[in-house]
Amino acid sequence: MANTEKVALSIGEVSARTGLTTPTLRFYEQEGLLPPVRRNAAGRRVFTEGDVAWLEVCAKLRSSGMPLPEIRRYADLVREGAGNEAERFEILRRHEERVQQQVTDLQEALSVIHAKVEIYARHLVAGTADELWRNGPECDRVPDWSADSAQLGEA
Amino acid sequence: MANTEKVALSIGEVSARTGLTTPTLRFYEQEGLLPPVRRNAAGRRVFTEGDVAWLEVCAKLRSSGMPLPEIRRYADLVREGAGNEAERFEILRRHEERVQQQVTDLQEALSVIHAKVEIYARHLVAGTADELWRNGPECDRVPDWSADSAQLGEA
DNA sequence: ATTTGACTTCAAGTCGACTTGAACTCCTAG
DNA sequence: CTAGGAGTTCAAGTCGACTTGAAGTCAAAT
Repeated sequence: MANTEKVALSIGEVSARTGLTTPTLRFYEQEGLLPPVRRNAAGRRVFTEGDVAWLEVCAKLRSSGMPLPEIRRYADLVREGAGNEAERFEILRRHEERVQQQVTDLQEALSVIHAKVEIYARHLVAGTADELWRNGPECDRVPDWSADSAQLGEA
Repeated sequence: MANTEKVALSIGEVSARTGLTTPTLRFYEQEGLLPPVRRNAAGRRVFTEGDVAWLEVCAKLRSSGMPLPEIRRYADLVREGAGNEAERFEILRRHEERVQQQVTDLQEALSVIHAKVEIYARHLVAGTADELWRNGPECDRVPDWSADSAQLGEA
């Protein structure tokens, strides 16, 4: 109803606004993330503000790792209209959980990495004359085998 | 020197302990993340505790998205020994930054997703009789074209 | 003595999400 | 009137990181 739906956008403009490339936009349409997009007389795609808004949602879902088939399913449900909210909720909730887990895992990795960064940073300001550094940081040594002759039980 | 380096582990045991599959372990060796692993008389790989520790570092770097070539470079530097700490630092610091950015992005996506989850949750407890729900959540509507005839400037 | 299970190598296949290429159509500007 | 730029389709290619398959070796258990 609002004038906003009357604004006609070319694929290039949508690309500029969403950050998705034009091939990606066509690909998303083909994959059913978007319903078949309107065409003008010349057969070119005509997008609306509503499309852009929806594409931004899709982009967020994708960038947080939701697989295309799952986004397609969600899009289908939304398009179907009222009555399937439980499944939509389920999809989003599951994804939220996964992303939360992902954040947690990354933060754990981050703390390991940060610890190493700190160690190197301290070493570098201390300079090469650092006495506690003879063989590099305790934390981090690619094993090499010069002084080891253990065998695996000959099995 | 410690006894810990004398413990001999089979590829299966290392797999169990690191969570990396045996093909992945061979692949990592081949890719130079690990120096060529010792073999016993039968030609089988013999890993040490030190290998496991290093593999755990690699696994953290990988799971946080560091590409194999970069991990290989880092491994090479560590193996090379003292004198290249500045580059090691650089690699880790850059990666830390990327991961930090990734976390930030995920958290932003998370807030969008969580908002939607909340909307659906509220709708579902309110039940179908919800009056403000005629056409689904404002936030989230796959545009369909039934009532729109805007054209792209015939270009 | 043979079967089992864990290991070996090497090559080839898989996966998802795009990206790229080739060939074509339009419209506008010079 | 032709050159450019943006669009179109369809098919094929790319990427990284593994995974899988085929074929073989070896040592212990039945």
